[in-house]
Amino acid sequence: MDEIKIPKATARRLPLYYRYLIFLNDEGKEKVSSTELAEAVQVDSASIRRDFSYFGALGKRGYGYDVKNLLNFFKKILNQDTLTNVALVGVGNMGHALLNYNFKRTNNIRISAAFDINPEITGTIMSGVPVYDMSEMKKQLREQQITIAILCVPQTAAQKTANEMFDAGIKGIMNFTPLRLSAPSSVRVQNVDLATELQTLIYFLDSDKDKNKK
Amino acid sequence: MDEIKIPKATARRLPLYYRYLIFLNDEGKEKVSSTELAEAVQVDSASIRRDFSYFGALGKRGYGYDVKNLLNFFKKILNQDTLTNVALVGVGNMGHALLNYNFKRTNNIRISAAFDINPEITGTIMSGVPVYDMSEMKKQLREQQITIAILCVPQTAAQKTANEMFDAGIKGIMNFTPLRLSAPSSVRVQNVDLATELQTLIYFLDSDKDKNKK
DNA sequence: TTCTCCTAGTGCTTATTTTAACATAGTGAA
DNA sequence: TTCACTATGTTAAAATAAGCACTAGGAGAA
Repeated sequence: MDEIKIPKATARRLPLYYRYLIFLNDEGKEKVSSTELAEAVQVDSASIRRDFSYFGALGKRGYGYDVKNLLNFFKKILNQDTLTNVALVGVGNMGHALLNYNFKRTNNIRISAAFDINPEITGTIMSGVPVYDMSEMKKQLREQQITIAILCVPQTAAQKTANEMFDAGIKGIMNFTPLRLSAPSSVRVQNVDLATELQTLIYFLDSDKDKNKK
Repeated sequence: MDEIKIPKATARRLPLYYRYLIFLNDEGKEKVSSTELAEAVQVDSASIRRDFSYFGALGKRGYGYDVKNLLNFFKKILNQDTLTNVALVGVGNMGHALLNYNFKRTNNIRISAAFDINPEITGTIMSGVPVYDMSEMKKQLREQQITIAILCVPQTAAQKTANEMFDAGIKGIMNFTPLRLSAPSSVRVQNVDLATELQTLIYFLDSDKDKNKK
């Protein structure tokens, strides 16, 4: 294995770079400097150069980075050359919003199956995505070989549902429930905790305010 | 100013602790140890003790932390003793989902005004929240003294809308658009970038896979 | 072709965060 | 009251991340 280990912080920024490169390419821009990128994605230019350097010498000194080259490079790195199918588990308010969220546009991701227990929507197609009853989840996930899922069920059902998902071979979960799932070590869980983030924002604002008061 | 500076990483975990303390309190638990907490919120127990220690000695050696005490303490720290009103700007799919997202349940946060340009919904009340036309935003935000907003407009309108918000006195934005807003330094922007997070998850999964292959 | 300028790549420094380890103080039982 | 335990608070160390500042090397003009 000759791959260099990419720091987590870097990995988290890659999609950001990728998205902006798509934009630049669409605009017809041919080259871009780390400084320009820095401004757009709001990451220090040195950090950007460092991030890129983990993958080798991608740019040209005195010139910058070739947009098309870089774009294609990251496309491969980020597995954007193949469509990734993900499942949506729980089609409530948030789930519904995500069904309409166009992941495919800039990211090559598609929600290809949804699951819920509500008989009013199971069996239907919502926003182009078939909604199955939860009882079919394991079967469908396996058949469609889906390994990534977005979890949007109520907190009370979260762990139980997650367990079924692990059983069905799910390897990555984007968890919208406030519960910290217990999961096998082979499974990655990415928590999206909106209430917490809003709370944190409020906390920072209040501490900013205190600072000014003193 | 005798306050100690709280590290950002700590601040981001506070709402997590708070939420779990509410749960423990509801369960009737009287004490909790850092180890127990660690398991529930999936943060190393030493980190938890360290986090707490920034606020002084909150626990008792050989005993743990008193749930009620700790809960009340964090309630104040996190400004949970007063209701925080926030605005929702852009009532599309995501905005609509957030209107129904119960921030108030565990966090003392309420969306008290929403704004959109769609004449079909402006002037109505959705999920208990009045929806105003965008042209009234500045006026309403000022009158209602709202300083925090959730931005859910299309990317193309994001910066322009944000500028109006700054103008209206907004100090914190939870930004659901993929655009990195340029904002005055006095304003905090918290980016919630779902496509990026999903992308990152996929990247990590693929690199996990590579690891096993070798 | 030459020379100036620009910007990538990188060694090193600093800041931040996490983790380990332990002395200590207080608990709770006898 | 004593004593064994338990879990905090904290010191020190390690790991991770960010950023400065310089070198080198190609770009592009003259």
